[in-house]
Amino acid sequence: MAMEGFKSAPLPTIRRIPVYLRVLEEMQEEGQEWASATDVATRLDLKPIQVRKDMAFTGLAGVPKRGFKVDELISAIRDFLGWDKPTDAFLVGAGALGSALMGFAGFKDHGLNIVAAFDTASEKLGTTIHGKEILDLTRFKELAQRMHIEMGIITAPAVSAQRIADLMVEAGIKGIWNFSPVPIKVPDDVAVQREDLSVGLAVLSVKLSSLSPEK
Amino acid sequence: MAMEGFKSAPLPTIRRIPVYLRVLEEMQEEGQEWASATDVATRLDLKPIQVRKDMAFTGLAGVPKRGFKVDELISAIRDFLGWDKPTDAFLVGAGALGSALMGFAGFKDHGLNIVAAFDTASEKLGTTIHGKEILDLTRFKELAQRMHIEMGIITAPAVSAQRIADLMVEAGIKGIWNFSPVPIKVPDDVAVQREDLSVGLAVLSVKLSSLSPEK
DNA sequence: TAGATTGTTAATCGATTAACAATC
DNA sequence: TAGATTGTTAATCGATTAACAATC
Repeated sequence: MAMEGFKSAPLPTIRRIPVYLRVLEEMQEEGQEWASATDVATRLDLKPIQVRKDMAFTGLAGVPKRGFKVDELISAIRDFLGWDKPTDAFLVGAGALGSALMGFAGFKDHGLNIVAAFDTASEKLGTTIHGKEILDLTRFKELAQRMHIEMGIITAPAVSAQRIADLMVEAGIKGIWNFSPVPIKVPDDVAVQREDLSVGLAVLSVKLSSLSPEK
Repeated sequence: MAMEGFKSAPLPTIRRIPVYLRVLEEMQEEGQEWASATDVATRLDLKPIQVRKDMAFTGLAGVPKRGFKVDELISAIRDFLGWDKPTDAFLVGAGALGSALMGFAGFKDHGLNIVAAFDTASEKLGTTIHGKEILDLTRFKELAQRMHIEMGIITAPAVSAQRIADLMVEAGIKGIWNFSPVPIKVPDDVAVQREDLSVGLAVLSVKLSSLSPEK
């Protein structure tokens, strides 16, 4: 039935939506029943029209003069993001960053379940981080296929990132969260999200130098 | 002398430039003397015109038919980003993520020098991470002012993020790299860069669910 | 009811892409 | 020289913002 009119949300919208979710959860804790786009916008220093347009992508209809029921909007956003159903992930690279990610309690609320970590350093193998075992990378493919793992997280050094990405693709993984600083190449049917710290640092550096005109 | 024509680079350009830098350093290691926008674009699957436009913001003039001297372009980019001169930073929140950041060797090449970490947990105080001392948060302001620290890094839990940001502003810090999941409010003359993992995860989640139409 | 907020259509703004003359 | 690449001006595209009728 006429799907051709459907337009997926623009990237900037998708990036703002988890921020709205956080604000709404805050309002929920405060015991608020209703939230308007204006309320959310005020808390985030955004324009109401932008929040309103963004929220339309969740598919939830608001009520004129009142806004949205907080509970319903939270559910609609979680559904929109796919955070309502759990996704199992394998992490590769059990270094400091990998360990930190494995310890994030917040991922559970985002449907992300890091099942195990993989590494090549023999002294790490068999030990656990936050209750999850560190396994030999050679077992990755077999286990990922058997457990139907959908998501892979790369927290390994730059030099091995592409090799690990290839392994993940081979193992049938459909989404890669890449914390290594190099862009990886994957087939079109695999989604990649780069999380390159140097990008954020670059933005901050430029902002900083434009604030304090050079001496 | 007519500065009014100067236009600062758009945010998407700033975000791509550190990626170009990495590619150029790769080419430098390979011993290449010249790099054209086309060369860089090819390695990153981007359009040459976009790379060319972006590079114009570094202020370096290219040579028709040959491109840019790799060494000069690297210098121009590092200068553009302010990565050629070191910036001292204080980090607050010596947990797993804070420790991971303190261990990143790569920050040195980006002009970032994390001088010390601060926390409130008494058992951590006095210990060191990667050779840097963990100090009591009560000493933050005094030390930041005395050492003229420009940048602050927040790797503390959401609940304390705003309080820490306020402290940083009070201590004269001009740029805040915020790894906590809450947006913080600061005066206009302070730059903030948010590094919220849930944003990246949201983008990946949506990509993933649009790739694999729901069962 | 009156007024605030929704959903939608139109206008604006800014970034990307195209076109092309200049040039080593 | 011929041809590839630069720098720049113009066209296109997409996101943001404005305007406004519908509505509880």
